[in-house]
Amino acid sequence: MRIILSYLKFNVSLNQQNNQFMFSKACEYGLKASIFIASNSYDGERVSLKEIAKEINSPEAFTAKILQDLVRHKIINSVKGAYGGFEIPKNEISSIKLSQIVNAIDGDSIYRGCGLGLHVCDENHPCPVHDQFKDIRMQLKDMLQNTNLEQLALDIKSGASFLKL
Amino acid sequence: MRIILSYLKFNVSLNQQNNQFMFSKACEYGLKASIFIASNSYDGERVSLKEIAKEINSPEAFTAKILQDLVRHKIINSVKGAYGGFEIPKNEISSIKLSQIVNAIDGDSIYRGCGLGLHVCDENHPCPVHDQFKDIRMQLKDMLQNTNLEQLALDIKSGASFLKL
DNA sequence: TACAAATAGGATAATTTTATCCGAATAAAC
DNA sequence: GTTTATTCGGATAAAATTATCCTATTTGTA
Ligand code: FES
Ligand code: FES
Repeated sequence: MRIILSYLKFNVSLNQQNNQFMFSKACEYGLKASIFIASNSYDGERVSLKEIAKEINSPEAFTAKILQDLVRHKIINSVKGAYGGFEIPKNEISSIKLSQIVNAIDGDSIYRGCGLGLHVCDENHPCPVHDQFKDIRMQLKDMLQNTNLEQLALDIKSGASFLKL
Repeated sequence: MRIILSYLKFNVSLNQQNNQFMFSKACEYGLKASIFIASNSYDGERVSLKEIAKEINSPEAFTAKILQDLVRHKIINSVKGAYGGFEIPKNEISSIKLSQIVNAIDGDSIYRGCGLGLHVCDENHPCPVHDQFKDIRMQLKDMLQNTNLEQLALDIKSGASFLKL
């Protein structure tokens, strides 16, 4: 029996396998929600928490927290009460950058943090992978700072990209 | 009093601010430990858990788990008992890539995962940031697959790079 | 053989992230 | 004004990650 059981023990990893690519789940939901809100605000439509959670396939209550966070950071607007919901002023859609959303939810460690977790990333006291990481981090930073919600919202509207599955 | 307290409530974020750049803490420790082991194995020196944890400034018992994981993945060797410790066969140091370590600890989501957490990253069913992420992920992948422990270990030995602080 | 110095590994605790629940506040419609 | 639909926010729970403790096992040395 001991022998049989040992065969079943194939998952020898410490954790159950980091499933996160770059951002926290909260941040992923925040990004997707923002894109969905933008795509609707583009048509002058306000969307409710329920619609958002359904569209981006996220847990409703958790998504609510994240949206509140974005509202507090003045990235999106909320309207309480019947017929309320979330929206982004049409003329602001194209000026909201992904970096603002990431920053609000995950903070700025993605822009400034050391790839190996040293307390600070410093040219004069680099970690072993500093040079290799610097470029990638910079590219990521540029991308986030130069991608705005309008471009992404249009792709969703046209069916060129998707928010779930 | 209400008013004074409200001023103290400056941290309006959901979480206490994601401090992770790319990898889990476990993975960061694993990478740093591997580099340190390599730099010593280069001189034919075996290092103990205690020395490693001290050098990379990590919690000893947790580091032990991670090292066990790397041993099981045959990335490093361990020797039990007095004068035991961890080592990497000299001739293997230059062939061990960062990607092997990351893969053993964090899995392959960093290479294959969708930036917005869609179930799969798929050209035919892309998320809104698919095109933007693809390049960065590829660059990261190339870097991890092309960087070996020897290069990094030598920088540590020469004092050109650092493992803590 | 006994002892000392290590790693291995199971159990458990602490912390953080993710998720849920519920009542309060708000605003539109009737 | 009452009802209804909705966000807000506090409290709490669940799950995952990070961390600690303790015992067993292994191996070199006296
Ligand atoms: S010091 Fe580690 S990335 Fe710069
Ligand atoms: S589908 Fe999201 S990165 Fe490819």
